[in-house]
Amino acid sequence: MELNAKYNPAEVEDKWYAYWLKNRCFHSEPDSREPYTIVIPPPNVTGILHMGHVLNNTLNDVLIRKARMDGKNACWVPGTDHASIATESKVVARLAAQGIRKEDLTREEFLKYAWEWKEEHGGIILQQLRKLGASCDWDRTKFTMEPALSDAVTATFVYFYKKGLIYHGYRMVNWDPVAHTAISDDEVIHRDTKSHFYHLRYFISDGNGNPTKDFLVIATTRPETIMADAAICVNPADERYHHLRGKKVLIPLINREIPVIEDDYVEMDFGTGCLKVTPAHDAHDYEIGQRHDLPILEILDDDGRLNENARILIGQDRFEARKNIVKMLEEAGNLVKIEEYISPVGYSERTDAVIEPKLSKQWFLKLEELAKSALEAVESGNIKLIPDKYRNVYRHWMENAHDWCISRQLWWGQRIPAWYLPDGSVVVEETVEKALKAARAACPGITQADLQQDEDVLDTWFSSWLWPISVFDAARPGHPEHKPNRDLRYYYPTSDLVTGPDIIFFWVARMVMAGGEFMGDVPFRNVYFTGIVRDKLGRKMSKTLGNSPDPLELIAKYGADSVRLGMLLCSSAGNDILYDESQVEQGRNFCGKIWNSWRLVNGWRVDENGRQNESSRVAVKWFDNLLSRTILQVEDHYRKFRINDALMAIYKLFWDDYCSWYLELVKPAYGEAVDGYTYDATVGFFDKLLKLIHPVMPFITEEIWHAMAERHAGETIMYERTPVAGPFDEDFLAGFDQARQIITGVRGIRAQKQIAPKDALKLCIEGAFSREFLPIIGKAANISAFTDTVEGAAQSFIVGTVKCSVPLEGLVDTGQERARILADLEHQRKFLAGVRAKLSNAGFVAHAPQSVIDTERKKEADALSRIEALEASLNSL
RNA sequence: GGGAGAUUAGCUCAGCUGGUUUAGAGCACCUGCCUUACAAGCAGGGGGUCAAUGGUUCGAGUCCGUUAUCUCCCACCA
Repeated sequence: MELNAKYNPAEVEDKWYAYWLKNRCFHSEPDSREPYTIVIPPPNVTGILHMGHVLNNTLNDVLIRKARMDGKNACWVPGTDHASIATESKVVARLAAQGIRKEDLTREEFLKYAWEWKEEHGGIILQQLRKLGASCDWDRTKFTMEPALSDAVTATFVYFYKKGLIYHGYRMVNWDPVAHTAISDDEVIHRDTKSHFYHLRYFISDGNGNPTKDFLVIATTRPETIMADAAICVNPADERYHHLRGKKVLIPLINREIPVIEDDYVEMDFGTGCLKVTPAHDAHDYEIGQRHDLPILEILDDDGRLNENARILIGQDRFEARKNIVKMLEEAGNLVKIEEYISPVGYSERTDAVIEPKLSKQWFLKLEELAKSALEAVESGNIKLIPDKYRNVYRHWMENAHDWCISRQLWWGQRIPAWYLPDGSVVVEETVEKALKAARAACPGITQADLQQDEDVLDTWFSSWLWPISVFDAARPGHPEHKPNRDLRYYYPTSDLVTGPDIIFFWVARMVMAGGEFMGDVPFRNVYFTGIVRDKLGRKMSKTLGNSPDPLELIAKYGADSVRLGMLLCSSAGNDILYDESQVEQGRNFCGKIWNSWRLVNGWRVDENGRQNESSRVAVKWFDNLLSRTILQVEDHYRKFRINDALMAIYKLFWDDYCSWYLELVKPAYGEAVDGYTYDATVGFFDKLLKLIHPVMPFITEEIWHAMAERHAGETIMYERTPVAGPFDEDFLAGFDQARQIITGVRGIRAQKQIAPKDALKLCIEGAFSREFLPIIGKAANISAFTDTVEGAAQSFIVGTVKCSVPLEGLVDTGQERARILADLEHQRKFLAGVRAKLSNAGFVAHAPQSVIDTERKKEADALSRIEALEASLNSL
């Protein structure tokens, strides 16, 4: 773009993304280089980009671009997840809007609509990722429900079934009455919810189904389920109720007789000590029912409405029925009192419906064995979790992993490969043909028409847990005997996984299990957990609150580079991100700064034969040293996944050090030219800075990098190498810092006290400890009237005669200085004593790692030389 | 109910094996500047008894105990 004063991201971003695509810059094939691999946490196929995606994918992209510039064969595999519940409910809603009910469709018809929806909306999010600059290898785009990956899921099911880890059984499951499906324990979110504790009076039966005057009181939060009661249960030790042993009570309103039973489960001091047992609609009650052989009566249908078994309030929704039955109970004289009560209620993660415990036949995968090896992978350090604190969370879950309910009463997903025979037995095979063959072995003469496939599909996570394997070689999952193809051999295990901690169990842990089972190796080496993006007030971003900005609008307004930088600025690993637009503004400002610094350097007139002045020489030397030191720091930050620290180090290097100090020091005076040597150094620094910041800001760096020199077709900064650190002189840098402090101090004095420039200069000279920095001080302190004479002043200073009208004496308060030095000296001596005590401690020397001991030795040496120096300056005072 | 983590400037957070930074950064704030790259900027400045309390140590923001507050995870007391 033109060298206008304002940088316009819109002008360059689409251009460069198209350029990268055209030149297949993101594509990777196995070769002799070391691979660096990331598989994308696949977003829902029907999803649209939100701030969480921006954070996650920005981090992924920074890592992959960094690895690419480090010379690795970087491969980022993109794709989408079919998200069975989420997608199916969207399709159902869309059909409903057209007046079509799912129940009126056949499975095939419904799936046709679903696939249409997928073709229309699927992949929108992938297009949006391009706007963000994501450098995914789009040739490798995968979808969890594409044929090969679906086959992998089916094969996996068969594999675990035959291994005896999958079973089919009646269990109390979490029923989502809105989505009409069972969901796993992990998909239930418990929230404390305000409800009521209803105390109800149950009259004792006289034995013939008639109430006596005697009664007991139970407390319940769910009065609408009393019709399904199978017993009243008390603790056997509860003497208050011993007189009721063997008695029966009558369920209010319907007068059905139920026994009073005793079980240790009941807490005597909770509620009234009487528990109504409703085996069909409560998981605990179910267990009690099993122990006491109680009948199970279901009174709720799949929608959560009361059915004929309830005898009253038939057809009413459970919450409506609750209101109504309370009224009826009150009128009938069964309601004793109502208490306000807060209890944890389970909600569906997807539909937010209140979960209904429901007894049904589902498929389960035993996790105990798998969890053990997955735990080992993390405990042994084969997988590192960042931050480390998630190890505890992970361990806790792995040690308490319940069997995983993997069937879902949905149509959108991989259908369970189980076929029922007329006699009720089941065969599990990858295809109907194989199933038929297997069935015939048992009952010859059976035909395909006799086989009835299970209606359910598999949990989405049952496909995503294969993702790091199946994106490379879908034939492997379920078939450990299958020889892995070239991609899988080369790219697996992947390098890093970046994801949110909310899916550590859903996804991360299960990928580790699948990896161990089918690959005998971990699926990734490092897992970096991002925080959750919240708004400025700490609230979760949500559609209903309307506090979630549209990332695409942000990108349109500020540019992708700014959005990326803004996001990273506020994201330390594992901490929640408080997003605020001002951070993106900061990103935009930084873009402007980079752009303008390029305009400055680009606009200089160069005199190739010009003599380099002293301040430029020192400035170049300084920045060269500083650059090397910073590169090392940045590398260290990247190694520790401290991405925002790495970014901040580069940001400060670029803005504070390069722009505010370096460029000001070497900037030629108005109308003058810069000497060739300084110019080359300046442009060289700029080039390295661009490369350092490229992983975070891909677009502006590509634009400027192309403007800096003639580039070949297809050439890109993406494939340039990360700048490497050269040697640097720590003392020199420290000296410069001190000089810089002096300058800042002088500026402060001048700003506040308005002292004469020459006096300011004198202060500079007084403070300067090394003649090398005098020219720098003269220039940077902006004492323009004296700039020309600085070198002369420096000379004079060196020989001890300073050409200043004010005598130097009196500028330093010797008494104060002496006190300061003495205090410092005492401190140093104590410090030294401490260090020596540590070093002479036999236990410390024997057990401390060598690096720690070395550090202590260095401390000792430093303290010694420091003491020496202090003593010397004390003597000279 | 169990577990984990947090508490440092107005806000968000660093502070990695106890010391050397006189506790730092970014943003925000205040003052002065439209100075010939940049007002989306420049220069300067103020602001913290490191939650409270006890202990270990020559030395504690850092380690240990207690208290308070908060966050997250797990958990079906009806």
